[in-house]
Amino acid sequence: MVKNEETIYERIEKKGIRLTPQRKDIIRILIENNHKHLSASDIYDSLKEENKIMGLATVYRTLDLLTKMGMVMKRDFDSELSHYELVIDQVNHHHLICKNCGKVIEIPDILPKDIKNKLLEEKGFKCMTCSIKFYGYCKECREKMAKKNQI
Amino acid sequence: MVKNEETIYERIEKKGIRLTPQRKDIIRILIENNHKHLSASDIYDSLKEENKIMGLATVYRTLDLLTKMGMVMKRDFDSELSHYELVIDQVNHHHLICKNCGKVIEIPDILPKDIKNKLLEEKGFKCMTCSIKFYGYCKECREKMAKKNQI
DNA sequence: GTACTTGCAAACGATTTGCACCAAG
DNA sequence: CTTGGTGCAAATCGTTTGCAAGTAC
Repeated sequence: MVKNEETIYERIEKKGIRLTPQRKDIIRILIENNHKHLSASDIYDSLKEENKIMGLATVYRTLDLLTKMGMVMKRDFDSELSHYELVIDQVNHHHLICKNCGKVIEIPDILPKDIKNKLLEEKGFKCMTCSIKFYGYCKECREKMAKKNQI
Repeated sequence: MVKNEETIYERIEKKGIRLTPQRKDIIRILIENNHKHLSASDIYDSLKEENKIMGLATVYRTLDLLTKMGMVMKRDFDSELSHYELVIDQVNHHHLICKNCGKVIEIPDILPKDIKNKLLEEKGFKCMTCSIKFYGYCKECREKMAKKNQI
């Protein structure tokens, strides 16, 4: 965790970008919630609970900055707002999205390695990253539904 | 094409939903642009060019209706607005998205069949549909970039 | 005729932006 | 000091909604 923070700080400083307390706080919240998917206002609210009030615009600007630096990934699930997650030291992974309760579950990368090569050979497309979303029903919802005789 | 339209009309009528000229026009545009990904205002503009002015709200309401009926799929690529495509008579497919020019290329489904079964066994997650987005660089952009010595 | 649809304009809500002030380096 | 960052409020823009008028059935 501390390691992560230092890595991120170094990468920011290396680019000559200022390390303000707001940015540190946002990065800390992201690290504390690693493997969750926070929206800008989730982060804003978390900080407000710690009495660290800052402008929502600052949260957006910082997330934007980190995304452009490749340290944060913006995810669009089905909700109206975007969610963000750290990608530092993270292996690529995908998401199961429950169509009933909206829960998002992470799963490890399961894509055969040769697929990317095939894309390059057959389509001339050089794939850098890839995102898979599986839409369906999670265990809990399926059990609830089974009881109610739905689906 | 006509076959498609009839199928869609039948399915709409079967549900007791009214077949208005606006809805027919929107469905026609979707069919004519099968395998493209249109935004609500793309459809609105196409119809305006034919002098078929309708409210943009009607386009959104119709797309919403068709999506809920499972005949249209809403896709969120990286742009700010949503894109829609017909799914009637369509095999599942995925998308290559060029990070440089924004072009979206369709590719056939390439996911091994056993992956869904694994998800069910291991996570209890029943997958209904799945969407894969490959982000990278298309042939044309890579050639342009090679000339400019980028990447 | 009646319930569902439309068009319009207003409302909404997430995100962005302009600008005066402030602080990191 | 100087440049870039913040906070605030206003602007933006895709999408949704309320409502009166219209129309498919």
